[in-house]
Order: sequence, then C-alpha cells, then structure tokens
Amino acid sequence: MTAKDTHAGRHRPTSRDVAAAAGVSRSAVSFAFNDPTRVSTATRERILAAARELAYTPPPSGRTLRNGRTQSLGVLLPHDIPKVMENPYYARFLMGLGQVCTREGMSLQLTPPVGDSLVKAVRHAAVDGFVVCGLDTDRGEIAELTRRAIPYVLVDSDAPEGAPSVDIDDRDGARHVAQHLLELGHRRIAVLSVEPRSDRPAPTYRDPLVRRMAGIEDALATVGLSRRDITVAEVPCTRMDGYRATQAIMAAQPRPTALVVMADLMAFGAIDALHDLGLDVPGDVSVTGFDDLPEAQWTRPRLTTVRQPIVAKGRIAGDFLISAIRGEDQHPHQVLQTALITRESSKPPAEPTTPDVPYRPLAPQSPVPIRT
Amino acid sequence: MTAKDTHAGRHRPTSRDVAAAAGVSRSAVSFAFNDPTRVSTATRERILAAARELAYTPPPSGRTLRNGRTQSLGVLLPHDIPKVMENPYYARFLMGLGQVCTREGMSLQLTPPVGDSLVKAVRHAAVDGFVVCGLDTDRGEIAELTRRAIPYVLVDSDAPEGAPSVDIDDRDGARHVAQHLLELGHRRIAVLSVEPRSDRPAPTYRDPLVRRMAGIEDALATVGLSRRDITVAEVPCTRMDGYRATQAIMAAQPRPTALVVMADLMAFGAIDALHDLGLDVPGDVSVTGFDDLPEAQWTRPRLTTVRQPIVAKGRIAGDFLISAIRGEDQHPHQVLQTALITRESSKPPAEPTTPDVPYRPLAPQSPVPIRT
DNA sequence: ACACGACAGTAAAACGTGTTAGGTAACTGT
DNA sequence: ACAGTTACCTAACACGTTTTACTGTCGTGT
Repeated sequence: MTAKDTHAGRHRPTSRDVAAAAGVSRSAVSFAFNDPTRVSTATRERILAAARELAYTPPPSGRTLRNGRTQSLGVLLPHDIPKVMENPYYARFLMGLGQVCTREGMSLQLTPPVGDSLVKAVRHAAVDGFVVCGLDTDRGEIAELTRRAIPYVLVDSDAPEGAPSVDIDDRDGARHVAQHLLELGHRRIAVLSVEPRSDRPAPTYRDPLVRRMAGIEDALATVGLSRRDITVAEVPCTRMDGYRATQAIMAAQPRPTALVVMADLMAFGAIDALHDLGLDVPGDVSVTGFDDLPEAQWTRPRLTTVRQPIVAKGRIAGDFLISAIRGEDQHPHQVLQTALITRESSKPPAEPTTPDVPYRPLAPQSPVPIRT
Repeated sequence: MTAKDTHAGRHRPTSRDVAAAAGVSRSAVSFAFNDPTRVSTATRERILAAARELAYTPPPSGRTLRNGRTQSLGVLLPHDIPKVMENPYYARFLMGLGQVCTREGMSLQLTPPVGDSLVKAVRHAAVDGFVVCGLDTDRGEIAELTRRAIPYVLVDSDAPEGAPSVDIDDRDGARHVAQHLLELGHRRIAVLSVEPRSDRPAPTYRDPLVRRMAGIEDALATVGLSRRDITVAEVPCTRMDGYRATQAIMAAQPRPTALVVMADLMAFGAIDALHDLGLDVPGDVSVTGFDDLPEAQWTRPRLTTVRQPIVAKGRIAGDFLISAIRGEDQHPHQVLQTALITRESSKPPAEPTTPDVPYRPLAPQSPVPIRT
C-alpha cells in the first residue's frame, strides 16, 4: 500500500472523486450541490454523504472560471490599507458599501496599490466590479478598467458622462464653511488641504479639492478677497500631518485667526497642535473640518464641520455598481448635498481683523453646477 | 461582414487571440507576461504590442485555477460589514493586517456571513487563507476550514493547540481595571459586557469574555465580593446598545457607582447615556472601557480604559497567516499584554459605599495562564 | 398497442490560464 | 564536418467546475 493509496492521491478531493465514491457522474455531483431538482433526493443524499466523507466542497476557483462571477465587490483604494484605515471616513464609507454586500450576499475586497501600482492591483484582483475611490479620471487604472470592460463606479472624482459616479457638492460645502467664518468676522484665514498624489505627472489638486477651493474662492470674493490673500497648505490626509502642518502654519506672523481644514481627521490633529502650542480653540483660533465624522462630536471643543452623507455615498456607489454588473448599462450620476454643522470650534475672532474690508453676504443659494 | 466578424467574436480577448495576432503560440504569450527570459525581447515586444492592441491582460480567473493562489487574504467577520465597521476597533485591526498586505502585495477580502451563514461565506470566498475574528472554536466554520485544509489563524478565540492563534491577556486586563475601581473605593459595580452570539445552541460567553469575567471575579474576590454582588448586562457591541443598556442599569436603586464596560465603543454610548440622564462622569458614576481606541482620548471626560495592542494583533495575525499559507506548519500562539490607562472617567465615589467591606490588595501580578 | 411526456442521469464542451517536456534550427569548438 | 550546446519556441496537459444537449427508461393516456 503506497502513500498515494493511503492518502487518496494527497491532493484536494475533486468532484470526480466524489462522483466515483457515490457511483455517479461529475454532473450529478454538481447538480446535487446546485440544483436539487435535477437529481432524485435519494442519490442527492448519497452524493452529499460521499462529499462529507471526503471533505469535499466545490472550490470557488472552478466556479469562478466557469461562470465568470466572484460574488465579491472590489474597492480600489488610493493608498495602502494602513493609511486608508487610519481615516474613520473609510470605515463609514465601507458601512454603506457593506449594506449592499449584505443585501446581495457578496464580500468586499479591499484592493490597495501593489508596490505603488494600482494597475497591477486591478490586474490581479478577482472581483465582479470596482468602486473607485478618489482617483483622478485621467489615471491609468481607469483606462485599464474601461479597456477590459470591468464594471466600475467613480466616487469623488470628476466623472465623465460614460461612467456611473457618486459625488458630493464639494464646492457648495466649502463655500458655506468659508462663508460661515467670514460672517463671524475672520479675515486672516488659512486653508489646510489634502496633498495631490505625488505620482501625478503634473501635480494638480484631486478634483474634489479643486471644487472645494473654488467654493472657498466664491466666498472670499464676496468680501473682496482672493486666493492670494489666504495661506494654503497641502499635506497627506493623516492626523499627524494635520498636526505638523498646523504647527508650521501658526509660526507665521500675524497668525491666522481661522483654519479651514478639508478633512475632519486632519482637523483633529490641528486642534491637538493648537492645544500643544498653548492656543485656545476657538478663543485664539477657529477650526473647521470637513466630513462630519461621528468623532467630530467627541472632540473638545466639538468640531464645526461640513457634513457629507458618507454612508449614503457608499450605499449608492454599491447600488450603482451592482446595476452596472447586471449590465443595466445606464450611467447614473448622483451628487449628494452637504450641510454646515456649527459647533463649538468656531466663533468670532478675539479682535476684529482688517475692519476696512466690509462683509457682503453671498447671493442666496445660487445653485453651483458640478459638471459644465 | 457579420456582427461577429466586426466585434471579433464579441467576447473578451483571450491569450489565444493575442497569440494569433502576434503569430506565436499561446505559451509564448504566457511567457511574455510572466517570464521574460523565456522569449526573445523582439517577440516579447511584438506580443505585448498585440496584447495592448486587443486590450488583453491575463484574467485572474485562469491564473487562480491554474496555480491555486489568489493573492488575497480573507477576514472572516462575525457580523455583517456595516455592524463591524461601526466599531473603530476593526479599523485598527485592519491597519495591522494591512501592513502585512502591503508587504506581501496582497489584497484583503472582508468576508461577512451570507444570509446568516458563515459556512456559506467560507465556501464562496476565493482567498489564500483566513483570519478568523472572535468566533468560538466549536463553530462549524472552523470545522469547515480544517476539513478543507484552508490555512487560518484564530484571533480572540480560545484556540486549540492545532491552530495558530493571537490573543490578548483578557483576564489580566479585566482584573486590573476592576482592581482599579475597587482601589478607588467603589463597591456597587455594574458590568456591561458583550452579548453571546444568538445563534449558539447553548448561549455562553464568547471565550475572551469568559476570561474577562474571570479577571473581574479575581479582583472582586480580594474584597470578599463575588459575581453575585454585581450587576451584569450583556448587549450587542454597538454604541447605541451601550447607550440603552446604561439607561436600564441606572434605573436600579441604589445606583451603581461604577460601570465596567467591555468595549470602548459601548463605553462611549454609556457616557452619552449618563450625560443625558443628568449624571456626572466621573462625579456620580465612574466609567471604564476596554480597547483604548484613539477616540478614547477625545471623549469628554477622557476614558479610563484597558489598552490592547490592536494594530499589533492584526499584524501578528497576518504574519502567522502568511507563514501558514507558505506551509511552514508550525502552530504559533501569541498572547499580547494589556495595560491599564487611567484617565478622567474614573475617580473615587462621592460617598464611600459599604465601608464594612475592607480593601485587600491583589496578590502582586500572579501570572494567569490562558490555556490550562 | 403505441406514442408521448416526465424523470434520472450522463457525456462532452466550454471557461482561460501556467508549465513541463520536447523539438528545431543555428551556432560553436575541435 | 560533425557532435554538442544554446536560444527560441510549441504541443499538450492539468487545473475543477457548470451547463447544454442527449440517452434511456418507465409510466400513462387513448
């Protein structure tokens, strides 16, 4: 008796082995597992018993090859997983996407760049479609996806007509928060924004951040200021970078009286930094965020911020992706509204700055088209 | 010219198409992509050009079937994704796991139960191995994994010798936090714990929670109290459940003066509830958590809690899984230490309770074996 | 008695790759 | 000139499933 005989070939049992054990054909085994109506209950029981005996269950690899579906959705991430997961924004986004997964019985594959290359990541990922997070449209990954006809949905990009997309009204949100600070009387304002991805050929803002800057300029224009009158810093979107950038910004004289931060996570770091510098928030410096993470209510002081419906964004992206996978080839676009949440981290500056520039209110709620 | 001719068969291009276009065999195409030394650079270029022309890149389905690797790690989750992602604990855990993914160039597949069945989820997931989060060892999923010889690592279970595992010293951590409250003088203590999974046949605590209760009993014993002298509530691990359970607990008379919560997330809800009840923390009620999430420093008051190295736990679990996948079939077990972090949410009770029960300190640091 | 449908199960054709064993031609050294 | 090596490429198999088209058999209605 050889080792081969003992261990039945040593390899994983296959449907052929089960078929042999149960005295039927491979097709019968498949039917026993997938379509009970196609075999008699007696033989079905016999087949399943044999399968149990041999520790066999149909492996996904064969099924995937055969019918081309993986039962999992991919999420194409702009950074590696540790950096992404540091931002509670993504946890909320995945909650929304997860609702769709629960409904559809699918799993979720987080797909970060492999060795700095997202194209490689796309090539290796076995998923039914991708939700693409915060990437410029002109990047190679998206070309790769269209080239290979893999369904996808763009989130927080500047989507062309040809692909489904979910966005928020960044411009409107940023305009409102800037307007809020201007109304409070702030004039020396610094903006802490998110760094463009370094691997871009011509470093530009990612599109949502272009829109937000435009919104801030809208608000500034109403008091006769322009982008040149404010300080803008750009750092990676982490708490620590927010901390460090704030220290640098506050070294300037005269100090800004308000800090407009483009992500709550960075705003948390900013508040820490101001605290460590011995500056009071909002007494000495007002701070505003963007996102309205749950954590924004827990900070001390609680954070004034722009709420965006993150969970809904994830859910809608998932719904769009499912319908794209089903081949219902519409290309829906959804733009979600934001809301200014006023809390404790913003108040009028201690001493009015440049009172020579009067405040003129914005034109009321002029709709700002995202796509021209 | 038929439609078929026009669209070249309408189906995705395959390596055969590329081979035909470049005038070579399919093998040459495969080599051009995978092993450049096996074809001349000239023909390699020609093949890649043809592939680009036809929008061909080797699909993962074939490769996976052939060489049995998916380049992705699975995370077997005890609940659906929205519920899991509500707890920042998991974001941190995934950060650790993500470090391994970055190093190995793999992606991460979140695998929740499909229609309440984790066994189904395991069967459909195409991954190289699983990190199993917080499941009892005697559950069917784990049997399924061993049966099918799929590599896995148990996290926060009560692992048998035969499988790699990562745990924390739950008993020691819980003992220390209970000891802390007893030292402060608290005697009327309530414990807010995590509910056992409802689908268990005989509802018992999940193993880490058994260990934590044992730790609390260790501490209680030093002052002559036992589990019967304290209130224990068990609810699902969400913020909202923590909120509601706290309301219920505080309805009792006399009110507990200290609340030992088994998860920071629930503790946040508890603090909210106490605030809404008009009770001061820690003036009227002390609250302690477990985990030491980053958010624990942001609450008002900041949370006294048991720190566990969540990110390290994820990283080590990932490392163990990788080595299991590589077939280095050791079965390492790691138990990580915890630390009591004393912050502002705990202080002595307003009026000393039951001064008739004196305080006797714990035996110093007696090592507590996890496995007997 | 016969045609017909229902039923149970099977054979064979995809699905698309990676890789081993081998073959042909050109080239090299004596 | 010839044996041996090298460089390049191909044929064929293996991976394991699902599904379509088909075979045979049995019972049934007319």
